[in-house]
Amino acid sequence: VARTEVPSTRRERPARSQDVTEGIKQYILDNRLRPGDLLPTESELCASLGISRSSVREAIKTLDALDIVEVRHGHGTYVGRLSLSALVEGLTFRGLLSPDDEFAVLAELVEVRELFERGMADRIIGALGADDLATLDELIDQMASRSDAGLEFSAADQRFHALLVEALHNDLIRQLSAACWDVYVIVAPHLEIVTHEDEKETIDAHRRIVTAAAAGDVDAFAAAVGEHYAPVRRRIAEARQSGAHRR
Amino acid sequence: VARTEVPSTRRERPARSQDVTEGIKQYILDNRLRPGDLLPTESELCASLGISRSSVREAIKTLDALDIVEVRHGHGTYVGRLSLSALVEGLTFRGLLSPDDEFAVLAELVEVRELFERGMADRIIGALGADDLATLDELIDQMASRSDAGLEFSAADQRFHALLVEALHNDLIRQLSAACWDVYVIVAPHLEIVTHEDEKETIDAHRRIVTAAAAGDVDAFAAAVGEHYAPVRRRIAEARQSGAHRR
DNA sequence: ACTTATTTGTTCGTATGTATG
DNA sequence: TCATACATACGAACAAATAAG
Repeated sequence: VARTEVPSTRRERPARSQDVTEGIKQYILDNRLRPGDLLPTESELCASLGISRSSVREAIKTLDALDIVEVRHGHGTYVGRLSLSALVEGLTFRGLLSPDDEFAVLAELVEVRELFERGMADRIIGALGADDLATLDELIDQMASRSDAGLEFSAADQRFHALLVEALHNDLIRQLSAACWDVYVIVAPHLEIVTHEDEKETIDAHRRIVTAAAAGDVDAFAAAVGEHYAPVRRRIAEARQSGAHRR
Repeated sequence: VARTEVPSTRRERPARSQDVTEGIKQYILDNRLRPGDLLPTESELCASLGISRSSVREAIKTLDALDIVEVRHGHGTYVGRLSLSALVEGLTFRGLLSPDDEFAVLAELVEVRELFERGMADRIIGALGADDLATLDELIDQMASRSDAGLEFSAADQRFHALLVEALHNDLIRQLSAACWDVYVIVAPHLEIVTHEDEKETIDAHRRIVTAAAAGDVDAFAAAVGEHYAPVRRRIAEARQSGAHRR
């Protein structure tokens, strides 16, 4: 006996899970929606796509993980900011899980950040204005004073490097660099890596970076960036040697 | 009247959606699972986390999007490969959506790939062995013969650059570079960007790259890489100028 | 302060599709 | 062919958050 043959509207397929996420993405594209714009309600999407609410919700969960949509409870679903939050989550988990050598992940993160600044030395120098240099100097002063007071200065440090990378006007590099920083900050503590001991060396390197930038000396800039990351690389290498961490 | 105060087992919280994904991630970490390892069934996770099936499924969908888990229908849920597939999906969508200037996204992708090779010239040259150089030469020959036959050679091109980046032994850079390539291949056709016209120029640049690498000439290598990406940058700039695309 | 409507969050029950043996 | 285990999908109901009157 032919069982439950749908009479008229012959649907090709019951709309697989992937098709649903694709459908929602297509809706956003077709309607030229922008980050922050409101999407139809879940019920409307059910009707529109011809599937159950559970399936719609699962698809939304997928898109939410990619920051393609953003859900606000009791409010609605919006187009997401399209950030690299998924990259941060993925890399963070990889860092926490990493089988053989957790420190390799950290070393790679640092290497990428260094590359963004060292490999783009000429472009960064060319793009930095007098006001930028002044801001960078201020940030270094903040670091120095906080260091003297025995405080951390990671916030100013982060701002410093963000400013360098922002000068490139490459949003992808900016976000990738920020993501590497974010992941490092989350993973490093788990491996008992401490970096605020070579504070003086770090701050001096920052000063040399700004000096080289002000002088327009590309090679000196690149060298200073390399020296800046040296202590971090050293700590990671030391920790990798000594081994024992396993929380 | 106090309504529905749970009597005895005072649960701190009813386990929010985010806590569920966190719980599953924690399970993987606690049990030292590796990519490919089998996770408990959905039912078991329900019982273990004290929540319903739907919630577990939504959490799994989130983790699946990040490639932290991988679901095989009728088979089970496994620890994922922790690839950067989420980055590819996110960037691709960003490229397709990009509000003002879709070409800016492409230009940024290319800039990152170029940076990986140009900014790491010394490291790449130092790491390339004689066998690597031979393989690179073979790939160029493939490109040339396919070009003469009027065929595309993107596959050999991709292998060529993958080989360069692999020499760095930095898995993060390798995957980021591959991700940029993947996104470009998906997004570029939508914007009617064609790059297989300056084929001769491209292939010549590849030869100069290998020659410089064989000679150990860092500057020449970096210059050749720059020249290699020049036609791509030019096409994107042209398309950006002329504007009209909007499919 | 209270109510109501809207929308997402969560749960349960049931049926279906898929792979293994 | 049958049975089992698992993921997939659906629908209805209720809970919780938010906004507006």
